[in-house]
Amino acid sequence: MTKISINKIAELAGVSKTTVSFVLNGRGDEKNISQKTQEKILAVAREHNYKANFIARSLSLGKSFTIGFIVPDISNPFFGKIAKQIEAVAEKKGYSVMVANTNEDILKETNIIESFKARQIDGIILASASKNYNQLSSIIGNSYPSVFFDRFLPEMNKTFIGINNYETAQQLTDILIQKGYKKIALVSITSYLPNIIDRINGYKDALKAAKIEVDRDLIFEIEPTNIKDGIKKVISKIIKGEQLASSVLFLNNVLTAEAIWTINTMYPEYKDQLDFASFDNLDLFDYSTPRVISALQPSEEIANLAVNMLCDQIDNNTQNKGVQLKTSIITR
Amino acid sequence: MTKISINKIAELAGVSKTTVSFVLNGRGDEKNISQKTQEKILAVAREHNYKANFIARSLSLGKSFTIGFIVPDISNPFFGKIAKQIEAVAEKKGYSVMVANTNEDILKETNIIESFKARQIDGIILASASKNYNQLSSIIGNSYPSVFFDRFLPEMNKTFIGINNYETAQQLTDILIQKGYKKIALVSITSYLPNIIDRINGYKDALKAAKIEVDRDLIFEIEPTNIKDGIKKVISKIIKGEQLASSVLFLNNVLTAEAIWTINTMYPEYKDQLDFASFDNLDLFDYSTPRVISALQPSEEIANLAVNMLCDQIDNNTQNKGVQLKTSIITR
DNA sequence: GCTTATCACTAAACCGGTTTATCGAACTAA
DNA sequence: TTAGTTCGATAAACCGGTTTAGTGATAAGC
Repeated sequence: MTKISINKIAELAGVSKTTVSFVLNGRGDEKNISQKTQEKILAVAREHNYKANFIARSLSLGKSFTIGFIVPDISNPFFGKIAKQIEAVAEKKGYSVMVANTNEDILKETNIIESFKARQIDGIILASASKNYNQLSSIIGNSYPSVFFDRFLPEMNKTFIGINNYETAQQLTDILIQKGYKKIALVSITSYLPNIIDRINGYKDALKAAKIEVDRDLIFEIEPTNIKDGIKKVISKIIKGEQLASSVLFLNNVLTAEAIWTINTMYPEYKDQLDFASFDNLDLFDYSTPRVISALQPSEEIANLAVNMLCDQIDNNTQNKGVQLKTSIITR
Repeated sequence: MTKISINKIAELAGVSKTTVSFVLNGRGDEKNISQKTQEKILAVAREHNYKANFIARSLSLGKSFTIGFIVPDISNPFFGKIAKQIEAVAEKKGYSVMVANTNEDILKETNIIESFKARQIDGIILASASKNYNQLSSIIGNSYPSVFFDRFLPEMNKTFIGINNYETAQQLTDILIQKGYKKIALVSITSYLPNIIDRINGYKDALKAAKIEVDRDLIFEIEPTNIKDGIKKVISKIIKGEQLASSVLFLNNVLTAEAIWTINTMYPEYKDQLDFASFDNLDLFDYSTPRVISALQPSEEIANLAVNMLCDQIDNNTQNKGVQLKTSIITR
């Protein structure tokens, strides 16, 4: 029952391991190995159900055929859908996918990246929790293939797949304005990241364009590490405030889901007085009250691009710069 | 910028690679390496930011410190939550997690398992799409560490983590009966798997216990590979049938979600006339109409157990048999 | 004074592949 | 006949770690 190696196959077929390696890698003809020998080797390999040891192959080739997928939370369907498609595309290219969750913890993210590099993982696709590119860059290094998505860092000169944050925020805000709302709150995670800033600017500019004054008291920022409590406070402020903001724009789906839950369990009487808009879609938005207008990110496209761009870097050292995809607004 | 290896460190520190290996693995004292030499090696390693090549280590040790997680669909939150927790527990034990989706395709599952074995992945945790244990067993083999969950196969003598299917089905059915329903439909995926059969039996026995005749026309089976169309047909039958079944028990969350969607988009007029019960919880059940009574599986516990039992097998060759966890019913 | 331990360290084999350089034999061309 | 090719195959180095068996020097035991 002991594992069968290329040496054993060579021995059993009465040839050298070099020959076996050539034949099993389909380079038999190219390397002028006779048909008879090739058949012999293939027969022996089949008979013993030989499967090459990928680890040994990786060590020799200096390539692990593995890509890392690092996200704050794989159980968030937004990341789950991307993970699924990434795995599908990667598999077609002969890659496997290693996943890890950062839980928005920068230290954990750092450890994961170092662990992935030590494991000789060929490249990573990540939605980083980091706020500081220099710090992150010192860990990733200049030559390690990496594709960023969802979160963009200032001064980052890495491949990035993003969405039209500014326009989407504008559109979502516009729709709320069209519905007649004058008091539109904004709930964001605390962040100095460009994509969040863009979203905030889109919101502000949409208000300005409609001659609605931007009210600083209606803009809320929540710590990403304690969203539950943050949302509770914000919702209570919005509801109990002197002037109820009866519509709210949330900058990601976690915030929105938590807000819906809070409203339904703590303030059900306000359920029908509110209208929500949100970045990222969730299935539950189809049924929840308050109903949500959401901006769906093209997760399949993100995944396809991410894998292709990463493989480009791995294979050709090509640095593909940024791509900006479009969201689609789902009104309900 | 060329990668730094143990040989380089040895050279730079003026010692042999053996000594370096001992020291960097914390076995310096045990191996009687002088403090001076140890410090020297550590200093050099630190200076060059040396990180051991995990691939080489794996080859040498015959262990990859990687576990495989194979599920039908990682974007299903049920699996997503388990994936998240598995990664968290595995990471603490020094393991990384490779994920793959089968899309309920047995052939794909077979390929994944073989690929994972070739990659020397130390063991797998899987919700198998297979219906035939002999077939699956011939691929996994007798000695490859593996933990099954969610799906159980007849005659399987592998470690399995399941739930109390029979009792849960009984409880869900009972609740519907208590609500006054006499016509309770059952929607299942086609399957001869014990866990599905147990659920069906639980349903039947609950009906019998309440002196309600089991109506074969109210039991529907849907192909797992084409759930969308299947659900459409079933819902139309349930609604248009001579005798409307105004409550339905679904045997997993995919079926339920699809049914809710179908009702809401195609037959919204029936929304309030129906009551659903479902295995597996989903966030959207909190808000959807028809409202759903659901049986939540303890995903963290499943994940914890799965990793621990798998590591048991990897480390000690221990075959832990089956475990049956309890669901918690969420009424709404 | 001789044997035996202990100390500090290392040479070399091994894990299982890939790849380069080379080799003898047969065949071809001049 | 001789030199050059082609054919079929291989020895050996290499990837970067771990581990076994052993080495020389010094200290301890009797």
